[in-house]
Amino acid sequence: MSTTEKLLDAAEYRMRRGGYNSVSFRDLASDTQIKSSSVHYHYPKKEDLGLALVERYSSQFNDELAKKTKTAKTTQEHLRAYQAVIRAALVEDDAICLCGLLGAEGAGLPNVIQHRVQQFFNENINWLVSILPNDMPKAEKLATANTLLAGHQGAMMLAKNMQDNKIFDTITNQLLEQVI
Amino acid sequence: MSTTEKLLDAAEYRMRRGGYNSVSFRDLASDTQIKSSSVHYHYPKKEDLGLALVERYSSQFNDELAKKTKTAKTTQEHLRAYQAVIRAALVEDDAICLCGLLGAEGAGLPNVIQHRVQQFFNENINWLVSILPNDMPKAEKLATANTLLAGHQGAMMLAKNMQDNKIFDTITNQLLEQVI
DNA sequence: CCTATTTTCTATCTCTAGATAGACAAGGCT
DNA sequence: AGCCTTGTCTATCTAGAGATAGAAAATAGG
Repeated sequence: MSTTEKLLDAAEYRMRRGGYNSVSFRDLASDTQIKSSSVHYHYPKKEDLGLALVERYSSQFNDELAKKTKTAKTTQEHLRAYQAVIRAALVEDDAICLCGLLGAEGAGLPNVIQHRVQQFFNENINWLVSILPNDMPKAEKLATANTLLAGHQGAMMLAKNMQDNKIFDTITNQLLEQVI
Repeated sequence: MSTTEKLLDAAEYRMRRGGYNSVSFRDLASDTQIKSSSVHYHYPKKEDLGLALVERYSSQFNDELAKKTKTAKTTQEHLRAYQAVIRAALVEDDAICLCGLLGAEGAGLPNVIQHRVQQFFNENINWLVSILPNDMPKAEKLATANTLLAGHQGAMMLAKNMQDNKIFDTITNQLLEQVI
C-alpha cells in the first residue's frame, strides 16, 4: 500500500470519529511510521489532505453505489442498495459518514472542503432523484431525495451516538417504507 | 448580562458553527473583552465550559418546546411545535443544533460531554414518544420518534450546508406528513 | 554504475492551545 | 476601618499545532 493511501486511511479513521480539527500531522505520522515533515511532503497543507480525503471518500462511495446497483431495476432495489452502502460505512468502519461530519462542522473548515462536501451531497441528491419513480412529480422527487439523504445522515449520527446500529436500520427502514 | 452568560453566548455561537475544537479560551476572551485567564476562572477546564453549554442549550430547548406546546392538544400540533422550535434554532441563530454537531463529533469529545449530548437525544425521543398517538404500537412509536429526530437533525445539517433553509422545511414537512 | 528523481529525515520556526500562580482591584459586611 | 469574597489582571509554562529548509537516503532509468 502506498504512503498516500496509508495516510488517507489514517486520516479517514481519525476524521470520521473526531472531525477535521481532531486530526494532526503528527498523529498521521505516527500512524504511518513516518515523520510529520514527510506527511507534509505528500500533502503540503492540511487543506490538501482534507480535500484529497473527501475526494477519495466520495468516489469510493459512488463506486460502491454503482456496484451494488448493477443489477437493480426498481426504485425499491436502488433504495435498498443506497441504504446498504451507507449501512456498510457505518457498521464496518464503525464511524459515521465523513461528509456528514464535515458538513456539520461546515463553517469551521477551509472553503475548498466545504464546497467539496456540498458537491458530495448534490451528487447524492441527483442520484436519488434519478432513481425515484418516473410518475412521481419532479418537486416531490426532489423533496424525497432530500428527506432520504437527511434521514440517512441523521440516522448514522444518532445510531453512533446511542451506540446501537439497530437504530440506523429502524430509521432507514421506516423511511424507505413510507417514501415509496 | 453576567460574564458567564456572555461566555456561553460566545461559546455557543462559535461551537454551533465550527464545532468543539474550533473554540478557544482566547477567542471567548476577546469576544467578551476579558483575558483568557479570567475565562478559566469561570470555567476551569474546557470540558466544564462545554458541559455548561450543552446543559444550557438543552434546557432552553426543552423550555421552548414546553412553551410552544402549552395549548397543543393533538399529535399533529405537538409535532408542528417540535418542528417550529428546531426551525427557529436554525433560522434565527443561522446555525445547526449544538447537540447535532457535538453528536457528530462524538468520539473526539470528553466523555462527560458525549454523555450529556446522548441525554439530550434521549429526552428528545422520550418526548416524541409521549406525544405520538395512543393507538400507535409502542415499537412503532419508538421507531417514529427516532426517525423524526434523525430527520430533523439531518435536515438542519443539509439545509445549512446547501445554504437554503427551505430545504429544512421541505424535509420536515414531508416527514410530518408521512409519519402521521 | 551513475545520475536524476522521489521520498524521508533532522532540525527548527512560529503560533496557538489549555492551563496555572500570584498580584491586584472592587464591593459588601461586621 | 479592616476583612473576605469575587473577579480580573499580568506573566508564564508546557504541549502541540501547521509549516519549512536543507541534508540524506532510497529508487528508477539509461
